[in-house]
Amino acid sequence: MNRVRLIVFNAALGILDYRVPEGMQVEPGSVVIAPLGPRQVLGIVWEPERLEAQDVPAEKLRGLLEALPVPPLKSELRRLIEWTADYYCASLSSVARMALGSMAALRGGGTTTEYRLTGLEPSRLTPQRAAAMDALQHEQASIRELAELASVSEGVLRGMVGAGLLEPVTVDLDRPYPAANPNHNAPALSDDQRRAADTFVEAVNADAFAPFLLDGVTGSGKTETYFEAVAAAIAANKQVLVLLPEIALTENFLRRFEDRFGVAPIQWHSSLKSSERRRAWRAIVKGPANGGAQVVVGARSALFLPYARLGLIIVDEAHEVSFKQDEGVRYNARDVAVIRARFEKAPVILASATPALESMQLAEAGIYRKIELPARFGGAQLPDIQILDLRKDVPDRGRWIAGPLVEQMKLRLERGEQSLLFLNRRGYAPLTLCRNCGHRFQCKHCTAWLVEHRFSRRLACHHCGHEEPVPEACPECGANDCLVACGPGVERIADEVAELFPEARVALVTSDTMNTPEAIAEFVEKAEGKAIDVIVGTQLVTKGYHFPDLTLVGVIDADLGLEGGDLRAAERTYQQVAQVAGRAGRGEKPGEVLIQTRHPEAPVIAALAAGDRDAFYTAETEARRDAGAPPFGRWAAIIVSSEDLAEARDAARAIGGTAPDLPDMLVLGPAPAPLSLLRGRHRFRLLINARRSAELQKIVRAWLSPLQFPRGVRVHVDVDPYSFV
DNA sequence: ATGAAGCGAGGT
DNA sequence: CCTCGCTTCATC
Repeated sequence: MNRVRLIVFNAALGILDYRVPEGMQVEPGSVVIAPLGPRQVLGIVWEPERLEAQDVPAEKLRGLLEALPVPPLKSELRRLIEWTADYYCASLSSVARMALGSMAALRGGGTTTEYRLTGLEPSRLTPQRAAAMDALQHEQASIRELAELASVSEGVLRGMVGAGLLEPVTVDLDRPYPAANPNHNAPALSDDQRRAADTFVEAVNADAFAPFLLDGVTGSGKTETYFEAVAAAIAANKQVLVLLPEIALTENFLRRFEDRFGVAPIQWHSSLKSSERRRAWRAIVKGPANGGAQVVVGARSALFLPYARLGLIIVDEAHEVSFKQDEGVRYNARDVAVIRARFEKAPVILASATPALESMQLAEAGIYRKIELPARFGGAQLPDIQILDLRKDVPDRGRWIAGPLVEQMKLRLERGEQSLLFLNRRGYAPLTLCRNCGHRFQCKHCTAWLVEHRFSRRLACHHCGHEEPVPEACPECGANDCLVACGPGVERIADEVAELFPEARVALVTSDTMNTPEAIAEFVEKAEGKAIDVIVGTQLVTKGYHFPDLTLVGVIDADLGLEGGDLRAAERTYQQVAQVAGRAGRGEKPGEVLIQTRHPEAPVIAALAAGDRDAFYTAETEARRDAGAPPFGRWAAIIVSSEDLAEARDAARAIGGTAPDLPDMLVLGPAPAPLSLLRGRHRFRLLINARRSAELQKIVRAWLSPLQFPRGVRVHVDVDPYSFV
């Protein structure tokens, strides 16, 4: 039979059959190019018995155009793709797409030209040339990168090539990465760490699925511990995937990795340059036994890559909500990582200081093996946590830092120690209005206020990215100088600190100011060198760094997270505050944490104040059980959107009208989504709360598949949603 | 998804 | 009799 079944990369079509032309070799997993109407599409050959397809007679099949020169996707990955599509109600092609890099990566081959110094002495030495000769001693890179390194223009370097000072070198685009050495710099571990590390190493060598929850407070040395498992995998020629929640965090991780293994790991994230992406992908496919990738550090998208031989997965900061993808295929990388480990017959380590309740529950049930790292490595003391009741200690009008916190900050400044103020809100003020007419600045495309950013002097929507300059006059009533900022953002807190302590050196740490690795590195260097007195930041500061002289953490508004109506709001607040509190007193000096709140009696806040983690988990477990929330019940959301309000509403009503009536499932809505307008699309939402016994995905698929919608209507299913907007 | 084909309205 | 804009249709 020369007939094959393909997953074609076209969401609307999905599965099509083709004929394999004479002389072409394909097998399940092969990546091919197929004709589709007048165009060419990418496709992956699949086992025909595993996919439903229309029965097209053999003589009507068109021939495949090309089999691409890459190894076929392994059956372990094919099963993962099927599982993910099935579980998250997504199309196979949209999931399969995540396994492939770029078209360039699939084709491979080719070279580029880099340049290096020849060692010749220049006959004419200009200042620019001298600078370049100096800066580029042992460098070899493209003209553009060398120009960057030497801080000279590309023209200078081209002149040097002409004068024979720089010579071109032909470089293989897919050249291998330098090898990591598992024994490069093995650290001394504490007894607890040693025990945990031995368990992980044993699991790596066992070639069997083994899920672990590595539970240890900030500073307990989780990274050093799982690095031993990484070392074991490298030594055994197996690949390791380390998932990190945000690219902003990788800088610190890369440094620690290089200290331990002598080379940087391979990175995979959305802002890779196309040449880097292509080189990384080809190394991953090749596998360590053939000089390919050993360790890949990446954001969630690294999870679906076609590793040649995956032997260990680590999910660091596994509680982070950013592991949940909220557009396209709405999957949770933390959960899919465990499934991938199961298919690959490999261990997976979920590491966190504040594990998600779902993970805790699985550990309690004995499904995950829990490894605890109790003590703070290096002997630093846990910080003392105090509650600051904002109803009693009311800050002055237009101020947000209460008196006792100001006092403590003053004390740190006198002692030459550092303070950190945490507020998870970017910008200057969350709402701007006109004092004269009351006009509020709202996003044109979303149901959201525009957030003033004084840094860039713009009003920005944090949902769609829309920006406009701050106007001179009110667009509604035309009055001048009438705009008032309502509420605080980090920029405003930084201003307040500058007013309170004019002599203090303040650093503002948000994704707006720390948007390049260089900016982060500069900040870390300054903070470590005591060139900063007060750090003001969003959740970006809650992890990753440790500054020995940081002895005070102030949480500006602990209630912020509790107001959203998100079912995990309490957990998230707990995690964020616990994480930021962990920043205090990591060196020799003990730390102190002040939490500003208007609800000191809320269970989360009380648990934080008491430093009683178990009390929090117990209270939260009961609350979730009562609500039928995960892990005791399941949620799913159906989001209907269209540029046309009536069309979206009608479609949502049609879905609501055919909702199945089942004893173990409750359907709420449709109702306008909290963000009822997002990026110019009107949105309606249905929520499903089901018992664990219900076959949720199967029911939803059977419910939605017979329904037809107008062209402009999009219907998304979000299984196990995190965001309810 | 996305190009091709079909079709009525309006213009030359 | 042609062009424009819109809907419908097929893609293995």
